[in-house]
Amino acid sequence: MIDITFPDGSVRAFEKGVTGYEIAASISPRLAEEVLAIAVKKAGDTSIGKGETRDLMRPIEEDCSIVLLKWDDDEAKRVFWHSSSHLMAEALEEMYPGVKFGIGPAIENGFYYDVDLGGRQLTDADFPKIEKRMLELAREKQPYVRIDVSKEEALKHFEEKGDQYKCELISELEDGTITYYNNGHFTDLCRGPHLRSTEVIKAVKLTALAGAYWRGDETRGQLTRIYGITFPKKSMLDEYLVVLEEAKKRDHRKLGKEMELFMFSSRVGLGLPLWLPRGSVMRFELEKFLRKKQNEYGYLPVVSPHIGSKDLYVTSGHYAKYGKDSFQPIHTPQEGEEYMLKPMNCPHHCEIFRSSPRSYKDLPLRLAEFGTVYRYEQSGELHGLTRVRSFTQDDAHMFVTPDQLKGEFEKVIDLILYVFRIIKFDKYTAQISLRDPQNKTKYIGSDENWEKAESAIIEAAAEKGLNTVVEYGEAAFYGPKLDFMVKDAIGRKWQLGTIQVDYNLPERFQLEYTDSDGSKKRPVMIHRAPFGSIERFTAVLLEHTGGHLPLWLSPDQVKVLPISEKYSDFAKKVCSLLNNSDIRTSVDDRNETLGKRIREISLLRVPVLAIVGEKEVSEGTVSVRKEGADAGTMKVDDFIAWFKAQTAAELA
RNA sequence: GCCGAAAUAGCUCAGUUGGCCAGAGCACGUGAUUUGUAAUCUCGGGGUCGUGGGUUCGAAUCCCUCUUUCGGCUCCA
Repeated sequence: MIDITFPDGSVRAFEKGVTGYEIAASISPRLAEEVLAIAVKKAGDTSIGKGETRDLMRPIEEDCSIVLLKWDDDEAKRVFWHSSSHLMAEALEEMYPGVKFGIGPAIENGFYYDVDLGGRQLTDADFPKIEKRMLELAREKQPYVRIDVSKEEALKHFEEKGDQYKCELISELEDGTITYYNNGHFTDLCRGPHLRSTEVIKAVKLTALAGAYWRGDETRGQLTRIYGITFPKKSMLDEYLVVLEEAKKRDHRKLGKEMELFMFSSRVGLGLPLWLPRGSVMRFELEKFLRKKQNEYGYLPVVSPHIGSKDLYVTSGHYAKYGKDSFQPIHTPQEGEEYMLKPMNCPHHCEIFRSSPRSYKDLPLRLAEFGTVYRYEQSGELHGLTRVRSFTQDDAHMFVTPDQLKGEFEKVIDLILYVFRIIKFDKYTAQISLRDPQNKTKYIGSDENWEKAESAIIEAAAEKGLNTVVEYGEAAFYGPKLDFMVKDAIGRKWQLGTIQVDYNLPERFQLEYTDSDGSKKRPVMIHRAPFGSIERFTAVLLEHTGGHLPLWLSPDQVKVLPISEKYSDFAKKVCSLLNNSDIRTSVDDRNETLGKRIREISLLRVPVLAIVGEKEVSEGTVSVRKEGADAGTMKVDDFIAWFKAQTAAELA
């Protein structure tokens, strides 16, 4: 017998070799039906988390604590979707004989499988028949069976099958750790875990078709990636599709058009956004907001040109790293003279640092600039305002003594958290982006400096109590970063705020300050941008708010609506009073019904409407409507005070 | 850049298997109406169907080129 500890702390004895499924069945038949996988943690294991996720049918041989995982557990969803990818593979192998398989993992929403169809072309018109076949196979209640195999045997099997992708994967595995999973006629190299049987898969939707490089390597061939999602209930699929539709309505590209914030023109050029008047107002408010806070933190404003001599970027090392993939140098009538569009602001700020002798008393020196930069992103990478070729960084560079590094870094964390709090970005991930230890050649600078920089970031993040994840290989080429990642409407992750520690540029630009003992020292640099870029920040902000921006950011804050032309003069008077109080206000006295004007203005996401008719004119009041709800009737002065209080509360 | 899909009026979209002057709603202009909290009515203008080529008696519709957009991959200083 073995002791099984349940999540509530209770302990029950079971036969050695009992399965998760049997344990669930011993509790209730309904539970047995709903449970999808089991998390097992050996007795004495004190690690955090639920433990190792395993197949429900895999015998348990020793004392342990368990969690029965149901659909609501993320681990169970992963198992469900991973098993679904095997189900899809089974259908594909049957329908397209000779198909070869790459990898087929679960992802955040569903799964995919990378397949080599050997020259055959699949289109989304083929999806319904694949979905149909998957459901038929699911209804056969095929068990997922785990089998241990030797490396030799596995290699032989897939060589005979002619699947070079699986052979490559197997060759990298250690003998004795290799397992197959079978479902129906399909056998896959897989470490699992999987569902008990295909029968729980009740709804299937293939969602997309894409090319994907084998093992993510651009130099290798491309496989066809088929994306799908499955559910244990048909109604859940329907709900998912509705949620997805709703999310698409919050797409910033759509909102940007509807709210008249920004546009693109193929005649202006790819990835070059044009900010419309309303968008520009919003953008300037964002800048104003950050400038004010940065003043409090002791930042000094600077401005640098949009082009810089090629030598500048050769010195910084950016030219060697990105020169070929950038907008190419601009030539002048002067032979040999070359300029580049500014792809980043740091080299300019380094030159400003160098402009005069610096003392340790001058540090930290914080140079801030809303600097517009130009990067030649690959055409397929461009995406609305989140990935563009011309964007404005809310950039600043701090030049600090080594002793000041951690403290200054922490201040930047404070600033970024302040920005995120005001904007109400509460679901961010703080990501520590480090060097790829396997491939150090991608980076410049000494190991010693890298280690110093990396530990400074890790320590500062820990001291600020940030909940962080570490990603290797995500560092910039000159230094590690702390990145603040936020998701868009459909769950894509974008880097917004970033803080980077850099020992390299000070070296390359030979930056120096005089220390208290009179010796020359090299400062350390911090690069940072709380928004990341104004463009991307705006995009994510729009998707988070569905366009319902806070009052202080709304391009039009108040629209005054006279009920009929008779009250236009009063409306104009109210409007000018509001404008005199710095409330962005205009009048809509078009010859349209009140209802129609309210509708149109609401669609533009104007947050506050002030409606005036006979009663208001005689009493000197306005009838206020905020975000579609009645906010009462107030004297004009009271309304101004009310409005100011609202915006002050948003910024507190 | 690569894989796949798409492109019809300013916007959102119809347009069956290729067949008379290519349609709707909104927007825009006009006239009426003077409106009390999310769409008042009238009339009107507007598209050589992304581009260039091809097949055909005939192309928005079929084929190819290019451009742009969308979903991924790769990349992201």
